[in-house]
Amino acid sequence: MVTTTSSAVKSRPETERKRTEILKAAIEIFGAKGSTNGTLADIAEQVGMTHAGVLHHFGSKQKLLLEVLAYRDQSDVAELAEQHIPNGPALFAHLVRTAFANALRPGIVQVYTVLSAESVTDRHPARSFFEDRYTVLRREVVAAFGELCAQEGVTDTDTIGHASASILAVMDGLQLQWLLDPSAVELAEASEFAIQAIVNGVLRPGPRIGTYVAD
Amino acid sequence: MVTTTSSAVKSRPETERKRTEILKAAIEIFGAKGSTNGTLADIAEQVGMTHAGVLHHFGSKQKLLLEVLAYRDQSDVAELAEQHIPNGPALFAHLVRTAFANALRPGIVQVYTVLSAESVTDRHPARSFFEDRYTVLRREVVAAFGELCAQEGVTDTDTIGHASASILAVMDGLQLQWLLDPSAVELAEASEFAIQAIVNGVLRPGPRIGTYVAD
DNA sequence: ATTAACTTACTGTCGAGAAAGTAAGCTTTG
DNA sequence: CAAAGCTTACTTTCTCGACAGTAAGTTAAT
Repeated sequence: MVTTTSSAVKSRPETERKRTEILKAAIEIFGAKGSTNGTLADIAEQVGMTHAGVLHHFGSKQKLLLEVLAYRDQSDVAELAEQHIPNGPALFAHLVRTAFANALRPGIVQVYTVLSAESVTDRHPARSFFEDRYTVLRREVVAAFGELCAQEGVTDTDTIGHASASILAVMDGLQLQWLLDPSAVELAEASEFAIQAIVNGVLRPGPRIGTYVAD
Repeated sequence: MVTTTSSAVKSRPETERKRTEILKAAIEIFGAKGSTNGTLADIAEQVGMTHAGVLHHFGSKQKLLLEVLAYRDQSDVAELAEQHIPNGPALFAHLVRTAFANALRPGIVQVYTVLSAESVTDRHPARSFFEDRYTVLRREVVAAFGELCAQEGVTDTDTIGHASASILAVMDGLQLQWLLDPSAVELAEASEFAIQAIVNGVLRPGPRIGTYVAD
C-alpha cells in the first residue's frame, strides 16, 4: 500500500538519475514560475526531452509537484548526520544555520515560498503537505521550548505556542522580502536576530508595547 | 495621458459602484484561487455579467489585479482619521491592531498572502507593487524605531533594520500558517507577542542563542 | 523478446482578449 | 422639449494559444 516514494524497484540506475534530474529542473521551474504557471514542457525542455517523457516518469503534474516538495525537504536534512532535525534547544541553533544556508540558495527558497502560499488556495494539491509540515515543525519547536523552559523555570504554554509559530513565521516572511529585494534584507542576520529576540521574549518577557507610546 | 487610476472623470455614479462591486468580487476570487487560477469569468459571474463586461471596466486582467491591490491597501487605512499609517512608536500599536483586524477578515488576508508570494515569480505583474510596498513599510518601521530608540538611548542601525523587516515578516508568516489551519495559530495574539518580543529585542538585547544550548 | 524509456501526434479543455452588435443613457442644438 | 448624435455599458461570438493527459509507435538495453 506504500506509494513507493522513490528508489524502490527502479531497476536501471540511469533511470533514477534521470528522475532526480527532472526533480531538480522542476524545482527551478516551479520556483521561477510557480506550480500553476510552470509547465511540464518547461521542465522537459530543461532536461532535454518532451513533456510526455516527464509524464512517463511521474504520471501526472500533481505527483511530480508532491515529489518535488518531498525531495526538497529530504535534501534539507541530507547533510545532517542523523537525517533528522535536532531536538531540544539545539533546534534553535539549527534554524539559524538553516537561514544562513538558505541565503545561498535562492532557488530552493523561492519554490518553497511560492508553493506554500499557493497552497492555501482552494483544493490545492500541496495543501495538506504544507498543513502537515507546519504542524510537525511547530510541534518540534514547542518541544524545544519545553526543554529550554524547564531549564530556565518558565511555563507559559500559550506563550510557547505563539513563539513557536512566530519563529517559523519570521523565517518565511523574511524569505519573501529577501526574494523581492535581496539587497534590502539580510536574510541570515535578520533571521538570527528575530529568533533570538523571540526566544528571549519567552524566557525573559519584557514590557508591553503600550509602554513606549507617548500619549 | 494620465491613465485615470479611479474616481477621476467617471461621470456616472452607477459606474463607480459597479467597479467597486467587481473589485470586491475579484478580491474574493483571487483570494480563493490566486490571480493565475482565478478567471475573469469567475469574477464576472459573481457580479452577474460576462467576462467581457469586466474587461470593459478594467481593460485587462492585469490592470484589474493592480487595482485590486491598491483598493485593498486603501481600505486598510480607510478607518484611520488621517488616512495614513501613524508615525512614531504608535506604529507598533497600529500593527498589532491590524493583526487583530485581520483575524476577522480571512478573505483579504488570503489575497494578500497568495499574491505577494506569487509576485516573486518571473515578471509577475504585481512584483513592483510588492517591492515598493515592503520598501515603504520597512522605512516607516525603521523611522518608528528611530524615535523609540532616541527615547531609550539605543543606536544600532543594523539591528533596527533587521527588526523592522522581521516585524513585517512575522505578521506575514503567521498569516500563512493561520490560513492553512486557523485552529492551530492565534493570529492576533501571536502577532502581538512577536512584535513585542522584537521591539524588546532592539531596546534590551538579551543573550545569544548559543547560551542556552547544552553541549 | 520483453520491458523501460522515450517520441510524435493528437485530443479536450480552458482562458484572455478582440470584434461587432445592441440598448440605453446623456448632450447638444434648433 | 425633442430629435439627432454621441457615449457608456454591456452581450455574443470568435480566435488564438496554452497546457495536461493519452495512445500508439520506436529504439535500445537486459
